[in-house]
Order: sequence, then C-alpha cells, then structure tokens
Amino acid sequence: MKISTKGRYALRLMLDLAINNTGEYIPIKRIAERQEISEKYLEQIITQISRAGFVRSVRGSQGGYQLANPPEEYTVGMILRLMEGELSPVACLDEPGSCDRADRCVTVDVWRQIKDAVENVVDNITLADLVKSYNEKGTCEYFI
Amino acid sequence: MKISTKGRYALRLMLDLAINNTGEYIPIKRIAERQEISEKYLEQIITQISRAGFVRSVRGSQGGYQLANPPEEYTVGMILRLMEGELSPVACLDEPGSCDRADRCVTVDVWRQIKDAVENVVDNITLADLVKSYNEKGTCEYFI
DNA sequence: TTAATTCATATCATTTCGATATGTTTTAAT
DNA sequence: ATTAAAACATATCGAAATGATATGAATTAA
Repeated sequence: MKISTKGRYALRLMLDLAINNTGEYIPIKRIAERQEISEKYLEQIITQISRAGFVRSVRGSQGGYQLANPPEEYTVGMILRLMEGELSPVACLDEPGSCDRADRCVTVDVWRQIKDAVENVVDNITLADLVKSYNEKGTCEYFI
Repeated sequence: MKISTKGRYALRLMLDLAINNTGEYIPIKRIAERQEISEKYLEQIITQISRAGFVRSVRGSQGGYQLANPPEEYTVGMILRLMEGELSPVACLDEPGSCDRADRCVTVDVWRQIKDAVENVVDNITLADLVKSYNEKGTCEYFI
C-alpha cells in the first residue's frame, strides 16, 4: 500500500513550483537542489507532468518550468493519479471484466471503500492548501 | 497503492474459514479449490496467519485449519496488516527519525490523512460483516 | 502401512522500482 | 559566432519485490 517515489517526488516538485510561483521559470536543477532529489530523476518526472499540461516550460538558457494554472486548481489527487495511475488498492476496480468472480465477490466492497476513502482525502487537498500549511510552519527554506 | 496478492488471498482465506466456521478443521486444499488459488501459495500464507495465532491447526490426515476466534473478532485491518505490514502510504509514518526533513515537511500531513482514512475503513469491517454480505448475496458457492 | 495433511525451506522467473547514463535540441548571454 | 544552460529523449541497469513453484520432512487418522 505504498505510494512510489515518483508520486511523492511529483507532489514535492509541484509544491515547490507552487511556493515559488512568481511568474519566473524555474529550472529543474533548482528544484532538485532544494528537494535533494536526483536532477535526472526529476527530469523524467516533470516530463510526464509537462505532457499532461500541468506546467509550462521554456527551453534553453534561462529556461525552466512554472505552473500552468494557479495552485488552487491542482489537487493532490490529480498529481498522484498522473504518476501512479488509479488510486485503487486492487486492479479489478478499474478494469471491468478483469475478474470472473466479480458477481459473487464480497471483498471487493472492502476495496471499493478503501478507494473511496483515499480519494476523498486526496481530491480535497489542493496545492494552495499545502502552500498555506508551508507558510504557517514558519520560516524554513525547504520542505519535503 | 496496491494491496499485494498475499493480503488479498489472506482475506479470502480467512473469509472462507469464517463462512465454513462449523467447528471442523478445513484442509488448505479445500480452500485452494474453492478460491482457485495455488495450494502451495496458500500454505505459505496460512503459515504466517497460523504463527500469529489467528487460526488453530491440526496436522496429519483429517487435519486442517479453523478460526481461533469468532469472526466478529477479526477486522480486515488485522488480517491485512499481518501480511502487508503497516497500511501507510509512506514509510516515514512508521519509522520515526527515518527522514531528516520531517520537521519542515508539509506533504506528510497528506500521507497521514490517507493512512487514517484507510485505517478507518479496514478497522471497522470484521469477518462477521463480510459473512453477512456473503449470505445476503444469495446462494452462491464461491466468493472472492 | 498408507494417504492426507501441516510445516519448513529453497529456488525462480518476472516485474517494478529507483534511479543513472548518454545524448539532442533549444535559447539567452557573451 | 560561441558558449553555457536548460529542456527533451531514450536506453540501460542493479536491486528489490512479487508471485509463485519445488522439494521434502514431520505428523496423524484410517
């Protein structure tokens, strides 16, 4: 039941962009430094994020990334789903017909409830909420 | 964010024992047939379950397993934790001191909420609840 | 004695994870 | 023009986890 580093790093990356949402383009190198994450690994991650249209990019010297929309418009769920796929504890919830026991299945109700509970959390927290938490935590240069 | 087959199979196994909770000892072979799961794989799983004291076993011919306690006393959470470990989306929630960014961490609040939401589901469903669902689903020989 | 069963380990193929490596293309600054 | 910085693209790789299978020993009722 773990979220992969890709999902976690993507959230930190997006939160970094949200906190530094000044209009400037931020190079991935800065984020890698601040977050202490491998630059090359972050490049892979932001490539996915960029293709999804969550960020704008400018190539070349002085280039970088910025959020495509205001932090209010990104939920944690959007970001996690992009990297992790559906937030289901079992595949059968997302692949109808994948299980021929589905009609007489009892435990699927449990998995469904878990999925709903998780989604209820992640779809109701935005980057703006996290920026607020960050600011309330006092003066600190970094975060996780 | 997936639950492994061990966790899922363990729940089906325990539910099978709960449904067939007649006082008899049930060989793993029967359960493997009913659940269409590899017998040898189920053996590994029930070994863990047995060591935790969740079931009683009798060796030899006519031997098998039965629940050590009534179905009401087993939550889904107990069974999943036994196979999967803590139901946290990130390790840092369970390993204090594992992360040196913990003090200035913002995203950990998200992970904590996810964990709480999942636990709230699985710790409030018992095998007895699932047996009830099973019986309400009508006459069917099998379940998942 | 035999067959059925739990119990114990070892092994194994495949996939996933978490990266690293090696470029290319683009662009601002010099 | 040249250079350095940066996005973009793709391949590779070691380690761990996953999901089993294999082999056999110990126990017990029939």
